[in-house]
Formats: sequence, structure tokens, C-alpha cells
Amino acid sequence: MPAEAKTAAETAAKDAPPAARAVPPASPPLTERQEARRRRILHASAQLASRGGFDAVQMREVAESSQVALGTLYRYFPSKVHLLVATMQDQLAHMHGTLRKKPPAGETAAERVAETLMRAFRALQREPHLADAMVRALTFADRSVSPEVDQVSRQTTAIILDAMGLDDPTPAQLSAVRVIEHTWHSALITWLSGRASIAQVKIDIETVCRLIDLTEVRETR
Amino acid sequence: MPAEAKTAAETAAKDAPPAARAVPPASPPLTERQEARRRRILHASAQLASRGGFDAVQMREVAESSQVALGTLYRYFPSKVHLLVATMQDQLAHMHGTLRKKPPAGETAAERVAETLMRAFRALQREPHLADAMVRALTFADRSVSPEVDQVSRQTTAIILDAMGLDDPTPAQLSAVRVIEHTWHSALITWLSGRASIAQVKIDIETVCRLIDLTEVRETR
DNA sequence: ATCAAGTCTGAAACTTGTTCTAGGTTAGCG
DNA sequence: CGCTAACCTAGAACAAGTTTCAGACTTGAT
Repeated sequence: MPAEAKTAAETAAKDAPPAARAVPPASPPLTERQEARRRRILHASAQLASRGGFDAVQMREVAESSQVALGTLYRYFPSKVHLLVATMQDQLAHMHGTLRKKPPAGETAAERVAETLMRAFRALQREPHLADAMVRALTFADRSVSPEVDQVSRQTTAIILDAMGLDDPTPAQLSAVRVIEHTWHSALITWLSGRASIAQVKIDIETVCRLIDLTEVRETR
Repeated sequence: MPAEAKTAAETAAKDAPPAARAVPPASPPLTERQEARRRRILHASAQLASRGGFDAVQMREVAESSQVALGTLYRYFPSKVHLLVATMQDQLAHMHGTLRKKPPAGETAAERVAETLMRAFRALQREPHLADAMVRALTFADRSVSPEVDQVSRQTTAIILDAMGLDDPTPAQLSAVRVIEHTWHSALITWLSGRASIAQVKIDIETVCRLIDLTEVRETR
């Protein structure tokens, strides 16, 4: 039963009716000044996050840094978590672009995915506080942020599928990708909270990537 | 400012040199009345969590429900996250006991682990709000809660190893278990935030459990 | 140019986690 | 019994996320 495909479709359908908010192709087109405000806010958010992480992103400070009234900030991003998830979307898009330029060189799909994720991991290590803010927001997000979190998830999936070099993955492969994403997020958290070393994260990523090999062998499953 | 980390460290240092706090075998033995207070607090916490989840566990309400002053509550559990993680330890211990009674019946280790996790998952489904509170606290926890979160992780590992029926696992098997835990936590989150169905979680668990088969074949790795 | 609708601003208010304080209570001990 | 240190309580106070509101500013259409 192609449950994977169904879920993705359902989820996608879920946020279409009530309208997307933080996704680029949104409902109301923003004026130039509004676009500029949005950008200033995201910049300030990333800036503050790069210092003290999640706690350092204080809504009053973001508002001040980006020259916007507090009420306006909340009009653009209805909560701190929304703001940080949008910040993550921003960074992810940037990273996807960067990764595209130099595709991973591994022989097998598993190797390429592991290499890609490790490259992303090294990027996050350069800004650990920013990583903290974004990842904590992502996992702390409640239902009200689901559409945005889902968008991040789709973006991540796209990056992994890119690394695998697949156009139309099998259900089994999509399941493997889902599990890889789970591991990726959770491993990041254990690293960020100091409960796992960088080496340990590397091992976990490499371990889970072996699942990909499994799907290649038993595709008819 | 990392106010949280500082606070917890100071608080811990103040009443006991190094030492764990919320773990049963703690440094200062509690008097009977203290033990009773602690239990009342945990009970109130679980109670409130079973209603509205993470947000419904309000420290003032917990204090009132458990007939304890707010300051005392904070002496027992230095933050809301500490409290909820301790609540989780409590529930986990209970569940481990329950699971022990009826061991899983699967043929392979992978099947038994998947079965065990699905059993735990069904238990969580019966109290989705409680699950929400505990899991969100767990992933939102910062460094100041690491010891307690680590304890939860060890407990979870023990449950999985139990299901596998292993006494001394190989490194590869431990890696697989780590990845399974990652997937378990992350899949729970996607379910709790409404981004994945119960069926989807089942698939993810079954998918990741196949990693165990891999370690059996290539043990010399 | 002018009006209506929609935005933005500054400031105050409200909520809930967390800290602090002053005084009362308890437990162990001489 | 009476002391002392540790513990507990009630309640105020503080911090940061979120909401609200009156008034000023923009924008788009007439």
C-alpha cells in the first residue's frame, strides 16, 4: 500500500485551503517595502540567533533590530516559533543552492546522502547557536506551525533525493528517506544539547544511510 | 544570555555538590513527607498534562494541585522542562514494567522491537496530551537538563535491547538502536504535531527496524 | 486630489515561567 | 526541652512572549 504517497498528498492538501503564510508563493503579493521589512526581520532573527541561540532571539529585540513595531513583527510572523521556522526555510533554501553546485561524489546513493548530510552538518557547526535556535523551534513547533514545518520537511526531502540522484523514488525509498530525516533531526538535537559528539552524529548518519542500500536490493517489496 | 543553564547549575550546586537530582538513586535521601510531596507533584503534572498537553502544565497550577508552594515546586524541579522530563521517567519506568510482563512474540529481533515500540505507541495514543507534554519537553530540553534526558534515553535503550533479547550487543547493534531511538522520537513528534498519521509512524518504525537485520548479517563490521 | 481600507507605530496590558524575600515550620541534636 | 540549620509558605516582583488599541501613514481606486 503506497501509504507514503498518500500522506504527502494529504498533508499538501491540508494547507492549501486555509492559505499559506510564510511560503514564498503566498496568497497576497507583498509590496516592495513589505518585502524589505520581511527580509530585515529574517536577517535580524538570524543575527540574534547566531549569538545566543533560541533564547537570544527575543521578539522585542528582533523588532528593534529590524526597525519594525512589535505588532508588525507579529503580523508577519505570528509567533517566535513561526519566525524561527521561517528563518530555517530561508537558510535551507540557501544551503540547497550551495549543495547543488558541488554534488556529492560517492559511489552509492547511501554514500552520497551521508556525504551531503555531513556537509550540511559541518555548515551547522560553523553557527551552532543559529542551528540551536532553528532546530529547537522546529521540534517545539505545535500544530499551528505545521504547514511551515512541513515545508521545511519537503525541502529537506528534496535535498536528500537530489543526493540520491532519483527522479521517481519507490515507496520503500521514500520510507528510507523519511527515516533518514527523523535520524537527522534527532541526532542534531542530541548534538546541540551536548549529549552526543560530532563523531557520534556522523556514525548515526552513516548507519541510517545503509537503509538506502536495503531498498535497492529489495525493490519489489 | 544563557540564563537557564546558569540557573540550573547554580541551583544544583547549592544543595548538592555534583549529583543528579531527579533520578531515584539521588544524593540526599528524602524524608517521607518529601517523598510524598515529590509524588504529589509528579501526579499533578501528569494529570494536567493529560488534559491540555505541554501548555496546560502551568507551574502555578501544578503547585496548587499538589498543595505545595511555588518556590518549593522549583526546589524539587528547577524548571518546567525538568518537571516534565521527570514525569516521563516516571511513566517510562511504569511502561518498562508493563512490557516486561508480556514480551513480544516476533520471530526476529527486528519484529520484536517493532512490536514493542508499536505497543508503546498505542499506549501513548491513549493519552495523546500527556505524550505531547513529555515528548515536547524532551526535545526542547537544553543542556541544563542533559543528565535527566540522558537517563530517559538509557531507559529507552534498555527497553529496546530487552526486546531484541541481547545481553551484550555489538557496536553495530548499538548504532542501530541509536538510530531506532532517533526515529522513534522524531516520528512521535511528527505524529503529535499532526504531520504524520498513525499508519505512517508504523511504517517508519518498521522501516528503521530493518536496520537490525543488517547488523545480524554483517556483524564483523 | 480625495476618500476608504488596510498597514504600521508606540505604548500599555496581560500571561506564564522564574526568582526573590520575609517569616513560619520541621528535623535532628545536645 | 530548646537550639539551629534546612525546609516550606505566601506573595510580590521580574522577564519575555503575546495581545490590544488609538492614532498616524500608505496605497489603490475614483
